[in-house]
Amino acid sequence: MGKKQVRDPEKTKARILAAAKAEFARIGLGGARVDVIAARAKVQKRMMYHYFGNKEALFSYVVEAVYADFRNAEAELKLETLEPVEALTRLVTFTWDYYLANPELITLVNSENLHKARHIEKSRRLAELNNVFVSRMRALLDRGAMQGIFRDGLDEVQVLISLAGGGFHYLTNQYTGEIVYGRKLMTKAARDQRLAFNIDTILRLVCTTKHLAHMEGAA
Amino acid sequence: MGKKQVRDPEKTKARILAAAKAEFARIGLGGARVDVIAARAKVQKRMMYHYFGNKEALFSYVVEAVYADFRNAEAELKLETLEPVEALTRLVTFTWDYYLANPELITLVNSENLHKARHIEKSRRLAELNNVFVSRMRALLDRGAMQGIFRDGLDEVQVLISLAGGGFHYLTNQYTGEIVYGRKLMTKAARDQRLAFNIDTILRLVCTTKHLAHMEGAA
DNA sequence: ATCATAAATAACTATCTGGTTATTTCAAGG
DNA sequence: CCTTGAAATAACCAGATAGTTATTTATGAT
Repeated sequence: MGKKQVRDPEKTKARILAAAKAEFARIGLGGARVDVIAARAKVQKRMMYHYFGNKEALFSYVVEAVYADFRNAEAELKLETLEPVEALTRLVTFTWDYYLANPELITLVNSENLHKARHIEKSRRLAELNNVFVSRMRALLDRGAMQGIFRDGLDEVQVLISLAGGGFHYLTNQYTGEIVYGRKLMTKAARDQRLAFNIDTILRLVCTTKHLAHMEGAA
Repeated sequence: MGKKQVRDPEKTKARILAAAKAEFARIGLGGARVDVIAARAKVQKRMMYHYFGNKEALFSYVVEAVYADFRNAEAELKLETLEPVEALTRLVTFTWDYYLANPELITLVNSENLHKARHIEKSRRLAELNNVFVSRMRALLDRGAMQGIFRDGLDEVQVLISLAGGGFHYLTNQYTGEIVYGRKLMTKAARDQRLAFNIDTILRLVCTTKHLAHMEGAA
């Protein structure tokens, strides 16, 4: 009376990964249970060990995949084709929208940091993706500076951290944030307001005062 | 041959709390083990149940205490007595230094957010501390605006989130950050650089362009 | 001194948990 | 067909884990 055994290794692996991503994101590496992941994937627990080795290796796989997806999506933006201010606005907006659409990214990255990034530290694939990503921001800042729109001497890493942080921090701390600030933070209005604020913050940060005054005059 | 039993309930409670704070911060609520906390506190596990009830209640207690300590330290700053720009600089610096000196605050807040803040949501004590804290920023922004130094219409909550996030995000994501950005983030030089950048970011955010130009001219 | 009470200790348990062993079933190539 | 290796299933296990029960001991008030 049992279900007929149908073999589909790709689908089985994908189901395990999807379930693992959801569970690890929901409750962290330490809180997640292998049995729950297997049940959620509707797969025998043994298959997880068959395909991924153990719980931590599965976690590594999930984190790397989620991270790589993020950087790959970002690379599609083609910021080189836009004017500097427009490109930066677009990147802040993309980053924010991506976090909203992929909340697992945030809790998984947090979990990985709690574990001192030991699951991704050896990944060649991520090293390459990240290198490209930092270089793109360097190029964008140089281009803006050349046009006299952006300030000289900006550190691309600092800008990237602040750009990500403006969205990331708001979302990761949304629950304590609602208590601390006594305000709903995830309504449509609140989300839109935060994005606008983040864009404004980053532009004020990178643009020359001269260009800022010019933009204010035009508005 | 056993140690003579000496009674000191306050010290016992304090030892349990210190051990719990360290363990919960190190590995999260889900990853922490009651046995490890007891061993670390050099206390019978039974005493934890005696004084705190259960693991989650202990976690609640730890999070609330850590949070309250932070807000109380902040309240000592007496920002009202400083000029607006100086007050803001001081707050950014204080926040950064506090995070550096109390790294458990960061991982505990992250853990609490993973659990949707359910351990602190009913705390009257925190509600009051936070209310005061938000009001103080409102007053500071108003004072700066009155003097024509700060922009009008700034949302104090957005400013506070960005102010905290500039430091918090950098530190919480330091491990993945070092991989992503291919750079050491926690050397003395890197930490100083980040603080300076955060101060600059916040001032550019809140000051009028006129005042910014004036500051640049003076520098 | 002694008594009541809270503090501390020690040993225990039911359940959970990551991982394994043993076995069966499918499906593709010869 | 039929062989063979991978895919899937099922049952199991040793150690871990949160929480308890039962008992002893120090201390402060009487």
